[in-house]
Amino acid sequence: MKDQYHPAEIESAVQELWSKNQSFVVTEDTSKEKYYCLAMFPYPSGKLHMGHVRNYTIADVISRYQRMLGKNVLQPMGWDAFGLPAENAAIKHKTAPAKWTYENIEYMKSQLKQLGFGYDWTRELATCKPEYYRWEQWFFTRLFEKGLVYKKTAAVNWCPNDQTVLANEQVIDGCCWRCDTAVEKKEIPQWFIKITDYAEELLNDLDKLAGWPEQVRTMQRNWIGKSRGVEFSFKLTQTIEAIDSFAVYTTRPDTLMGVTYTSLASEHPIALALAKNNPEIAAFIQSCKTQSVAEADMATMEKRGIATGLEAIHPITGEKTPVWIANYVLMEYGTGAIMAVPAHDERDFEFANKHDLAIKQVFGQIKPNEDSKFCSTLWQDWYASKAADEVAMVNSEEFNGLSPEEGFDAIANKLTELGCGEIKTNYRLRDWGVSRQRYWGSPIPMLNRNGGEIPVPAGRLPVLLPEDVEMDGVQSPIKADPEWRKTELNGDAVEHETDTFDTFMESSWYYARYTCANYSEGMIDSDAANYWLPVDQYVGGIEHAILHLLYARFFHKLMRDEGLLDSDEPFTKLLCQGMVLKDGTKMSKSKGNTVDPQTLIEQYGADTVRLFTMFAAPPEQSLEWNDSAVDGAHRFLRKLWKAVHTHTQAGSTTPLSSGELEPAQKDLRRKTHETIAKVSDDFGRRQTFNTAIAAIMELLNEVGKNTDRNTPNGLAVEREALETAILVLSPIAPHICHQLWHELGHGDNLINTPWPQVDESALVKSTIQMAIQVNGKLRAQIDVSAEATKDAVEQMARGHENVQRFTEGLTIRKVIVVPKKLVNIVAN
RNA sequence: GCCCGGAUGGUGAAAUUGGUAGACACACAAGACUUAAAAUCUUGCGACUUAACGGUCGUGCCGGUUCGAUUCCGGCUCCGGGCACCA
Repeated sequence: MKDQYHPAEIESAVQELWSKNQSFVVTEDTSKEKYYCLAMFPYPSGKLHMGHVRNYTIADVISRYQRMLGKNVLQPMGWDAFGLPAENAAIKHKTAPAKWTYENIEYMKSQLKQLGFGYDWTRELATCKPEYYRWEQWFFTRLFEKGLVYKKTAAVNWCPNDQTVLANEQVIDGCCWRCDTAVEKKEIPQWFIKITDYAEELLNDLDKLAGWPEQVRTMQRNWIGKSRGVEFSFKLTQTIEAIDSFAVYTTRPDTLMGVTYTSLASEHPIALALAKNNPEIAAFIQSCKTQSVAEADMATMEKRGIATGLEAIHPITGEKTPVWIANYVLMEYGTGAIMAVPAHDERDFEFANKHDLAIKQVFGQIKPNEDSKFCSTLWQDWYASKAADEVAMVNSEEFNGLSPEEGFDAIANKLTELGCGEIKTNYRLRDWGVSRQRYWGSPIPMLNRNGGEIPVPAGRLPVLLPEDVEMDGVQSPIKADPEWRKTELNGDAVEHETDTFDTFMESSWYYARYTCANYSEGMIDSDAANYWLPVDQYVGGIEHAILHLLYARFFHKLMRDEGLLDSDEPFTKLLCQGMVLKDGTKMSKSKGNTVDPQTLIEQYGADTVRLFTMFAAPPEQSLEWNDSAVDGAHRFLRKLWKAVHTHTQAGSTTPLSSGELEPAQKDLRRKTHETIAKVSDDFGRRQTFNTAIAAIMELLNEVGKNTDRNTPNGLAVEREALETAILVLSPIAPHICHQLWHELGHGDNLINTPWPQVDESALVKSTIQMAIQVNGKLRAQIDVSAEATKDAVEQMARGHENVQRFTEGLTIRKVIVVPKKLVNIVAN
């Protein structure tokens, strides 16, 4: 054995061995329990960043641990290869997106191999390859045939100067990132998939996902946003283009008596009709268009409105209330019109004050006192409390005195009786718009014949995206080329759709394709999919908590309903790793603050990089990058190497005879088995790899203190400690552990060695240290026998000199004894 | 603006079910070894106070529950993620 640790030699040799033996290639072996561990696949942006290293190390540690538990572990890897950055890079480097992407994949794949991740590379896929996206196209045509796909107009960011659609990311402060022109909203026809048909199931099945973080389930629940409310209509005092009423949706019908005006979205049909003969309204609607379509921008912009001059009749009081058009009313949610209750809604209150509209309080405290006169801040408190014994309806005629809940039902019933409304369940979730006006994506497999939409017949799929193109920086090459779209169907001239799919389409089913990546007969080989799915452990960034994970859950249900697979949910357990931050913000290429792991790998080796990344913080926490601490991780591996070297120099070992151990030998053995228990729990249940590493460090520190290598048992106990350290560290630092395991005479098969078992008898302690508190403050520590009774412990504590000192002159009121932990003496 | 998180020494963090705050490391300081440096080893390392033993304070801020709160509850501040066309 070499006396120095040389990571570079070890790592390349071990990686070569794994590759030669195809150590991580797996098949559907029904004799073993399966375990499918998946990390979110990377976008091939150029090179790996620390977020990737963190993500893939976590998944690799879990995979290797599960394999040592005896499972048939699938860990695949591939490329989320379509997307906007490829187009920008292609323009910048005067190349084609395909070429740039394939080169990045090649380089990043070599980096993943250098890091020693145990992937089954025979299942590698790239979403930009026709053999992948053809099945997505086929699936879309199936959804079309089932009525789950439709076309409608929807708003996009439009640069009037470049005459092109911009992504939200390409809109900077309301202006085009290329030419700084003010961006406008433009309505264009786009394809949608009816995710709202699955809203209820997507919501209910969140309850089944016990292996998901509660925060992610909460975010998805709120995103789906199921609400119970009332949809009802207001009659206009006059008709406009044959429209004599409009509907609104509210979750708070109990405030209906406080309505003093209504607001329409700027795209509402009444608004559009009025604009034809009213230049001021037309100008206002036009001004609403010069803003981004992003919701965050909508919510933070200045709230503006214009009176229409129309009046709507309150359905219960018959009062005439003014109708406004407001820029903050969303056409996509509810009916595109709202009732306004300025006394009990903050936004309405602000709007009413600005435009001098009436404010009518309809809730009050049940026992108002001097200080609780109606004012602009107190109404919020009263109303928010919503408790039946605190607030009640006022100024509401027949409804006076009702609680909010009673008011909801009473007014909903009244509207139903009047025939102008009904209770309705609404979702915040909107249908999934999958059309993108960009080039580098899967073409949408639809044909247009004189305005009629026809899916591309299955036998003609895939609709190929040409890869050898030149980017002009503005227009998609397949849109710019008048010939590309031309084709025929049954002798008729038809045109291909030139929009491409949202890249979330590809990432919504890749996990299923990995189970049968080379299957050419269809989208999914059901036998393989049903063996491997659902994914047992999914690992990825918290930034995907809503969109990607919701779309993937939706696709899974769509594939189930197509008969492709059996399960209801794709991911049993989910681990959301925190961001890798640098200078307090997300590390990303666009911010230019990435740390390249390559130099660290070259300087220290993959094992050090993996170890450090896992040691720096628990996986779910965000991690502020600071590479000065990498040294410490490397130092630990050198210490481990040296400890094994020292051990092997001390001569050959004989099996342990555990009956006759010295106290120090017993202590080291206890530490060994405590470490197995701790690391097993940290890897399996807690998924806190940082504390597992700390425990292994503690074990090695104990070995470092050992000088007892002259007796057979002394050497045997040390060997057991070192072998344990190597085994339990191996998922994190697999190369050095492979080599050290080999040096200890175990051959080259560490990855298939069973996980070590805890010997309960080694854990037994004869004495336990307990803390003694007086009034909750630590005053002494005592060693007590493990068998000591509560009373005996209390007597020892009371008799301790420090307790006597701190209770002098006081009366002991109470003594709390927490077995094996502490005694608290309460005195005053 | 809305939804979801986070905040503990000089730094990364630990404390798993309300029970000894700071495990394990990094950095730093002192010492040993060395011609010297690196490496390695030993010791110290929350603040204030004390000659020392010790004492007091201390987990973003304000308040509450409890014998006991980093942990639970109410109210804030600041930071991060997401907001449907970045992935």
